[in-house]
Amino acid sequence: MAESILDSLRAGGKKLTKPRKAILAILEQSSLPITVAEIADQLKKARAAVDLVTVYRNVAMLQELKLVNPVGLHEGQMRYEVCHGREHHHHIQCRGCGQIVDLMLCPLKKLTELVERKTKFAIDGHVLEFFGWCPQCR
Amino acid sequence: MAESILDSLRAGGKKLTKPRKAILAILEQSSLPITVAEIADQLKKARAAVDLVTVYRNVAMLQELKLVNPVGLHEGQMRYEVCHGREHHHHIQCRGCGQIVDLMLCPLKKLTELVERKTKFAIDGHVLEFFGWCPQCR
DNA sequence: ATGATAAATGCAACTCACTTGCAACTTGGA
DNA sequence: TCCAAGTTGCAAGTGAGTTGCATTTATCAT
Ligand SMILES: [Mn+2]
Ligand SMILES: [Mn+2]
Ligand SMILES: [Zn+2]
Ligand SMILES: [Zn+2]
Repeated sequence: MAESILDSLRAGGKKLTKPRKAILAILEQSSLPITVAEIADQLKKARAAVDLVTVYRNVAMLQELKLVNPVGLHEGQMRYEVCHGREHHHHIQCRGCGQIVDLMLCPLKKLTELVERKTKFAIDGHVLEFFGWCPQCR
Repeated sequence: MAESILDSLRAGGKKLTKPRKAILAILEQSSLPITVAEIADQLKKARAAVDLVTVYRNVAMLQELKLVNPVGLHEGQMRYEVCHGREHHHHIQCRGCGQIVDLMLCPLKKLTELVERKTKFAIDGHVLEFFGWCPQCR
């Protein structure tokens, strides 16, 4: 069976503080990538307000442990989503309303090998995001 | 024959000022995407110093006219490259030295159609960038 | 050529995402 | 229970990018 996020944190010598658990809970509940500011807002609504800088430090740490992934959608701020225990996938975002939809697919396995052969790079990541207009904003 | 960038600017009612022409010259000479700061640096070296804000305003305008494309490589700042008259393509960047290499390919035509069918979005753009380690940094 | 007008520029001040320094406060293990 | 390491919050800092505004410049009609 798979190691849980809390197990990974313990394995990484991290402490399970109250703010940290609250941040993690929000990330795990979110099915789409969210911003640091949105995490802080949700914490405030849940009367568990945590300083913004603590959210920043926690998502940075979670990235280092490869438990969350950054998703850059050219909005000025980054979004983050849990990757631990979830399928690798991509997103599409509406240029009108900003809506984000998960695309549970990745066509890049074969292409990655081709690019490695061509460039001699050792590829360890890629970003693939689509942009367009959703049915409502069309 | 294709319309030149200067033609597009005139068609867009833009003036051909000295700073603007200098910025355009640097963008057109650059085969890889460059940052606003790098453009300003090159201008300074060429003794044609132009205010940073003027460079920002010009790349924004060139984006609106679809003459340059933004390339977001998660470095904190955006890069821009001329797209007018050039093939659509993607990039790979080394996580060690930051080196960027053009990948003159795009595997996304068919996938775009599939995603449009699945999501009902009208897709008008995508980003695809690879990250990894170049032979020297391996 | 000249002058009118609209656009573009440069400077300074500003915003916003994100980072850093540091003292005070948890956490988890001895 | 005590302690050291890790974490937190606050305040201040950084750096990319934006905005307001007075001045300058390009273009075009005369
Ligand atoms: Mn997702
Ligand atoms: Mn390129
Ligand atoms: Zn929409
Ligand atoms: Zn390298």
